[in-house]
Amino acid sequence: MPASLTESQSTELASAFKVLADPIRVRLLSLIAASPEGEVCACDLVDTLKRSQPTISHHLGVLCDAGFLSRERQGTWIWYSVVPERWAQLRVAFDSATVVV
Amino acid sequence: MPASLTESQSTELASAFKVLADPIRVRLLSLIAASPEGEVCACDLVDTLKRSQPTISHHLGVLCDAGFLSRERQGTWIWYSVVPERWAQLRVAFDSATVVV
DNA sequence: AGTCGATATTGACAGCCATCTATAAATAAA
DNA sequence: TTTATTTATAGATGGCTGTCAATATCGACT
Repeated sequence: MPASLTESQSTELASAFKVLADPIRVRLLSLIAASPEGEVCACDLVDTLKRSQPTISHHLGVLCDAGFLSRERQGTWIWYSVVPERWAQLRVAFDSATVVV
Repeated sequence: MPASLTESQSTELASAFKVLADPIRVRLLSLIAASPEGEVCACDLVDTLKRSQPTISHHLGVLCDAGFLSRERQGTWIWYSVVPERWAQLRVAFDSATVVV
């Protein structure tokens, strides 16, 4: 029986969920996580997700700001990869909020 | 290395996150999950969360519609409790979307 | 410098949502 | 039936956000 979350803890957790509360962003994450090299070039994502380039760039920015993705520039291209530590952190928070014994 | 989510899978998962993307709803869930009896009367939640009664009722309705909570009427009062199966289901989807091996 | 391709930013707009007040519905008791 | 209490619904409003077109920025190459 865990203790209930405080107000600030709830706000923080809800903010993380907010980032994931968009189909495009979920798809972006799963595409990057499932890629063989573990990282994906932004240009490929635009074609796959059928959204304009600014929209994809916006969503990638949201995911980066929230710490779920990291970007690395290689010449003209930018490669995105997931940040496992961030996921582990969210998972812990997720469990502490919801697990019922 | 999991396969990437389909469009409909992403939409479904994002919808679940959307439900959890509000501080009040997260707090409601953790309060109910952390209660000794495993269920909580709606009237108590209004006082704790400092929102109007209709607002709390709205959030409880959203959580019930999404399958995260169930409600049981006992006379005048309504008791809410969490639905563990729904959490297990979300956890599986969560992992399949994000786990990086 | 000039050009080209990739990505980010800006500005605008439409739709969604959390919140409130006011009111209704449901239940119990007198 | 009337009254009181608990919960749900309706309607309105302000703020947030996903999306796009247009433009800017950045890096590579000639």
